[in-house]
Order: sequence, then structure tokens, then C-alpha cells
Amino acid sequence: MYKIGLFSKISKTTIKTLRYYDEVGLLKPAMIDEDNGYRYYTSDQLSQLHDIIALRQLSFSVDDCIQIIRVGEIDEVLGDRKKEIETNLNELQDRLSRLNHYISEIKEGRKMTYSPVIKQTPECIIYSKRMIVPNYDSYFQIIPKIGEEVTATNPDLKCAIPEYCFIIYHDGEYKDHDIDVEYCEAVDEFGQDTDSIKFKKIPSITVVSVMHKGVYSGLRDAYAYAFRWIEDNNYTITDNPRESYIDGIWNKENQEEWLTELQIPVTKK
Amino acid sequence: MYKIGLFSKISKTTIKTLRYYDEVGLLKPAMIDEDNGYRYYTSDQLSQLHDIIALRQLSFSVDDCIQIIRVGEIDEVLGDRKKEIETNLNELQDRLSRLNHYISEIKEGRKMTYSPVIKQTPECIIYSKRMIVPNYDSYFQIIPKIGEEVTATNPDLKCAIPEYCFIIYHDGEYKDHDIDVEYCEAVDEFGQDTDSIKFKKIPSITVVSVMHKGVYSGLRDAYAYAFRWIEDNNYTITDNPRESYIDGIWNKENQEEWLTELQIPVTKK
DNA sequence: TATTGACACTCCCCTAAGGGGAGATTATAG
DNA sequence: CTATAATCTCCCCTTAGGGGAGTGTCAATA
Repeated sequence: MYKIGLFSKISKTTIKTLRYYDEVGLLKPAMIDEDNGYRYYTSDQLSQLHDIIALRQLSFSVDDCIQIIRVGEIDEVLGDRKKEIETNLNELQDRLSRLNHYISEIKEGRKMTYSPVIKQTPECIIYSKRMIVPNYDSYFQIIPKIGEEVTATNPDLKCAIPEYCFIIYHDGEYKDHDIDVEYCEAVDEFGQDTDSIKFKKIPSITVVSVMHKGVYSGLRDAYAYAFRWIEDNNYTITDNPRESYIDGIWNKENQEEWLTELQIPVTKK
Repeated sequence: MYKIGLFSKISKTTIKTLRYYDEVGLLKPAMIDEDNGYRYYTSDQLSQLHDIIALRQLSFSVDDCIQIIRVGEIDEVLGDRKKEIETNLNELQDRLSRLNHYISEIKEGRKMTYSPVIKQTPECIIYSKRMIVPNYDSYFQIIPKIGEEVTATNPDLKCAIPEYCFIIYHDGEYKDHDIDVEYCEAVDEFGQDTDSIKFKKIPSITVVSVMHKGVYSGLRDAYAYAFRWIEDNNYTITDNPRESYIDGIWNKENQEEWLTELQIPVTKK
């Protein structure tokens, strides 16, 4: 019969842990002195504790251990735990890769003004108009007309809340004229298609998102950064990039305050 | 100006999280209505939050984020975090490997009666006697004599508490006669060496530990299991195995209750 | 036998990053 | 004007114990 202090030394387990295991019923002492509450353990508890430590090192939770020890059924929990660990492993590898990317960016003297985030876009209904525009400047003149065109055929149509208004670039490469773009705006329900304007439901997808502040010419740096990031962190681009407009000429006079979100659909390799 | 609900939808962040970030000072709303306490956010907060999410995805803690955002110093924390993640990664890989080993053991129909644990042996002072014994049965007769021999020259010597009494097998291979063994017992201080008995300090080492219950002939299975485990989980054996005696003929009559701990010094590959 | 230091006990608060819910107030839509 | 939705604060909960306060007990020594 060992008192808790000695047993803790033998088993290399803290007294706190032993008391905790007693409390939750994972490992009860062989005997408790009724008078003074002292816990007494035997070597029987030692091998039980050994089994418990083995399970804990296999990363089972204390609750799992109780289940396993009491019911003796480990098989059910096993697969779950494996998947869980594999998920954690993948996450950690992703984080490490991103951290290393971050570090190497700093080492190469870049200022790290971009903060790439992996996120899901919402599933939503949009209307879209695809067109070839002569150059970048021109389509900001075109956009208001699209709005008018839509409300002409769909007077009751309302934008989705929160707003989600973006352009998809369909050219595989960079072009500065005759650009193949698709203007999209999320709305709250389907409306009447016209020749040029089509309603459709778009699914939720995974994108890497980069915020760009300021005038649109700076977007190229953001693109460059994002593409480098995707390459370095073993993601694969799965679709054409989107530019989502948050603040712009329509609500902010100061160009410095314009806010655009670059969304590049990706999947982890 | 967005109220919290809308802002939470725009930023894909829960309201709880936003309130929490407000509370800890990581992201304060642009304005709080004095009358009703409502929080109001702007798109400025949106890009700040985006930066925060990026840092969080890099696995920085909220406290780290506060530091980084306020002071602007990320470099110091960066190295720490990298090491931390690498450590976690190694741990997880170890766990996954052990879990897979476990699963494959079950699949192959083994009953998994052993629970391998990685642990540290204590640093301690021991006396030891190395000898060639004719066979396994004979050394249990020899051991009491060693005790007498030691107390003859060192009458005041006391065993260490907790007891640590073990045999090291110095033969590289299995032998059933003329076995080269070293009997060791931990004591509380150095004593007088004799011709055959030497005192020495042994360091703490990492071992894989397997408990064996029952008569000694069953130890072979435990050895076999442990060696297979070590192989499968990418550990390397760094020294000769130890058998540590916990319960045996000296305190338990019933052979079924004998308890022996197999300790095999290892290091992770 | 008295003391003293080591050991044991319970009880309470703490962790990180919010989640869940209660109860109260406010805003918005019809 | 009312019903519902949104928002507020406040409190408790999560893991696996750690730290400490205050108190009681054991074993060895003077």
C-alpha cells in the first residue's frame, strides 16, 4: 500500500493528476482511509495507471480512457481518433508552411503588407453579365448601366445582405485591353434573365483572400503576392480569381480608402 | 457603419468572437453607442479583422495578435511559434504512428495485452554486480546473497525510495544459459565498492516501458511486443534492456500477481 | 511526551478562445 | 402599436489538471 506521494513517484505521475483521476473515476485508489481521507494505492493500480498513460500517449482524452477502461471497447473510438489526428496533422503542416512562407518573405525584405486568409465564400444567388471591355477604366462606367438594366426587368430585386459584388476575370493571362470579365452581384432571389444578364446560383467555395487597400493599380502586387503564396504553400488554383469590391468611388472619395478583396479559388494539394 | 450582426456576416466571424476581441482589446469597434451599448464597425475594422484572422491562421494566440498589432513586432514571436509548431508536429506524427501500430496489432488479431509507454527513468545512485549466471532460475537464488554482501561492507546503506531494482541483460542475443547479467539496485548514497560490487551514478534516460504481469516465462512475449513496437514506430534502441522487479516471490505468493517492468532505452529516430 | 517538518486533505480560482443560454433592452417591420 | 429580430450584459461551461490557501495528520526527533 503506497500513499499518494510515493505512488506518484513510482508512477511518475503528479499528485494532482492522481487526485483528478480519482475524482473523475478513471483510477480509484485501492483503499481510502475513512478517518482522514488518505488515498492508498497498490501495484495493481500501478499497472492500471500504466495502461492509462499508454492510452493518454495515444492521445485519447480522459473521457475516452474512462470509456475504454470501463467498457473495454476501444475499437469505436480508434477510427475517430485517427481521423482527428490526421486532420490536426494536416492543419499543423499547413500552418508550418505558412509560417515558413511568412518568414522567408520577411527575410527577402518584403514588407508583408498582405495578410492571406483561407475562407469560404457564401453560397448565393447572383446575376451576372459577361463581356469584353476595352480596358480597365471603362468598366467602372459600365457597371452602373448594368444595375439599371437589371432593375428595368426586375424592379423588385434587392441586393443580398451582406453585399457581395465582384468581377471574375476569364482571361487566363494578364491583358490590359479587351478584357474578358464577368460582373456578378449577389441578390436575394432569382429574377428574370435578359439576353445579357443571367441569374444563377453559385456554390460556396474555398478561396485564399487578400485585402487590397487603395487605388486599383496596386492590385497587381496583391495578385503577385497571392500567387506566390499559393505556390509556396502547396495550394492549387481551381478557378478564375474574383475581385470583390467593398469600398470604392461610390462611397469613399479618398482613393486611399478604397478596399478590394481578391479571392482566388484554391484547394489544398 | 455596420452593426455587429451584419459585420459578423461580412467578415464570417461569430458575434461571440467579435465581442471577445472587443473585450480583450484586439479589435475595438469604430464606435459604441453610449445609450444602448451597440457596437458599430466600419470597413476599416474589416481589413483589421482580416489581418487578425491571417495571424490566427498562422496559429498565433490572441495575446500574440494583440502584441503584434499594437507594437508591430512580429519577428520575436515568429521563431518561438515555429519551434512550437514543429514540436507539435513531431508529437502528432508520433501519436499517429503509435495509433496505426495499435490498429494494425488489432487487425492482425493480437490481443493487445501490452501498453507501451515512453518515459524517463530517474537519475540515481546504484550498486551493481555483473556476472555470468548459468540459467534463469539460478539468479533468483543469487540475488539475496548480493544483498548480504553489500550490507556486510555497507551496514548503513538504505535502498532508494521509491525502490528501483533491475537487471540489465548484456548479451546482445537471447541465451538460456551462461547469461551475462548485471544486477542493479538504487540506493540513497554512495557506499564502499567491493571486488564484485560497484557503486555508480546512472543518468536519467528515455525508455519504452512495458508492464508484464505473471510468471517470468511470459516476459518473452513482452520483449517481442516491445521490439516490434520500437521498430514500427521509428524508435532506435540505444542500450541493453532492463527488467525492473516490482512484485515477485518476495512479496506475492500468487505468481499471477508478479509484476515486472521491461525498460528498453530508446531514442526517436 | 511534545514538537516539528513533511505529507495529506479539501476547496477555490485559473488556464484559451470563445459557446450556450437567460433575461433585459432596443430596433425594425408590418 | 405590437410582434419579432437584434443586441446587450452576465453567468456558467469546456480540458486536464496547476497553484495556492487553510487545515488536518503522520513519523521522527528532542
